Amino acid sequence: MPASALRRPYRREGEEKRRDDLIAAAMALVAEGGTEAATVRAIAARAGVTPGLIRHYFQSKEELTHAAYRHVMESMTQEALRASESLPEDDPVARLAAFIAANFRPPVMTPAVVGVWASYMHLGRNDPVMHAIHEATYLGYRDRLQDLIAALPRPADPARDRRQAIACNALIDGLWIEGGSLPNSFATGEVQRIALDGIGAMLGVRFPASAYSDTSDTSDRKTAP
Amino acid sequence: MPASALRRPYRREGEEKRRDDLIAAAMALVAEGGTEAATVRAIAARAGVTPGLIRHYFQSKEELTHAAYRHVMESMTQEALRASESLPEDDPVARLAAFIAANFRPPVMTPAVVGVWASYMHLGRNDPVMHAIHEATYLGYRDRLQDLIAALPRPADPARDRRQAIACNALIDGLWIEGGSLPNSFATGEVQRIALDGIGAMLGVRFPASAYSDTSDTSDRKTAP
DNA sequence: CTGCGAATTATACGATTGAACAATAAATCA
DNA sequence: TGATTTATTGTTCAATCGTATAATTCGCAG
Repeated sequence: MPASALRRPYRREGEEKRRDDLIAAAMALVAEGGTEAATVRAIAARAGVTPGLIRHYFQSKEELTHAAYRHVMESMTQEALRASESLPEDDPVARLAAFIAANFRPPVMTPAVVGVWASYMHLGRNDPVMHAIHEATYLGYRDRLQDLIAALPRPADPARDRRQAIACNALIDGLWIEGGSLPNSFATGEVQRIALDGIGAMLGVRFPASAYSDTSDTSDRKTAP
Repeated sequence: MPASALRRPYRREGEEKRRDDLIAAAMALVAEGGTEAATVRAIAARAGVTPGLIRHYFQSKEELTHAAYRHVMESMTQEALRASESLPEDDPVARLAAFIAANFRPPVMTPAVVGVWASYMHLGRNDPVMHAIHEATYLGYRDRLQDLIAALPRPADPARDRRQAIACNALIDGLWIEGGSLPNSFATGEVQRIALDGIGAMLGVRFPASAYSDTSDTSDRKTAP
């Protein structure tokens, strides 16, 4: 046969960019159609490459999945942390409020992100690596929350702080899941208000009114090129 | 060829029993290995039949999945409701406490049940029927919880009750998820205690000590044959 | 400008999936 | 008992999955 003659032209890219592109493509597909939509072929098409390339950068599809899951979970914790650290260190109540509120607006609470979380979570039941990532990111988030709680102006009591951190974390998780998966069942800002009221009651703290109206979204920040 | 000669012997069963068996088999497989383990062939093998029979009772595998999901969700609400209704109607605090506590012991809070929930939940993102089941069972559970909250001895305030029901439901969900998926991260009874303390603080109610020690498990109740 | 290594494409393979369908045996009823 | 219904089996099919691998082409060193 006279040979196919046509072969898709391509550009060589740095390893880091290709890995990031593939992770982003996998996340986008999972957000849209769940884990079963993130096939090797679909990921490659979304990233603008051919399926074979995935195995050039990841030993298996499983490895790419692990990288994507880790990325999703860590970026949520970092987003909340960044919000809290934007406030003065000598106002622990405001810092805690900012940390909480950040979980209930984009880019953290969106149907897409909640969908990705739910899709990946069920993989943790059989895949030990996924389970370890879940455990590490969960405990990491909770430890940050416990630090903020421990910084409140009141007598120290580590055991109480631990229990309260678990409770606050659970309340945030539950509200985040339902607010993200049933967005039409709640008014704008309602979930955020319920979270602040509930945590305020559990901790015996009254958050300032400014914490309730904060709807700033930092998701369009550009990172240095 | 001289014909296979051997054909597996079988018994005819009632439609109801066969449907229940297939649903139970699907749930067991999902609990063990996630949705991807619940293939038509595996479900049939677990139920003791051959794959073709599934399509005799369910128009598609999807229909069987819907039935199984609905069953899991509704049975959890009913288990909590049964616990609350076992107490006198004139003690709304105790009834609420029993409802809450029931969520944090078997048969509701087990790694298997949480795994089934997580596995099925991610299907709701693309499947409208699964989403509708999620929404209906979530709102149904929350309404029961709101009824118990509204029955507390205090001035009526439906808007407040709604917000508190959402918060309490979220706290229960979050604790149930983490307690079921990371059982080794919590001491026995710790999650239940944290839930009662947290909800008590949010509602301004003090639950009796008896609510904390209740670890009765009604899962081995036999239903009438 | 030329050759070489590596990034990328293209194709193929074996396994598994949900579904479809004809064959058969168990139960029912006359 | 004998005929009939239908619950159940066994097999096949097309589609799709992750993976493997050979064939190419890009980009850089000399």
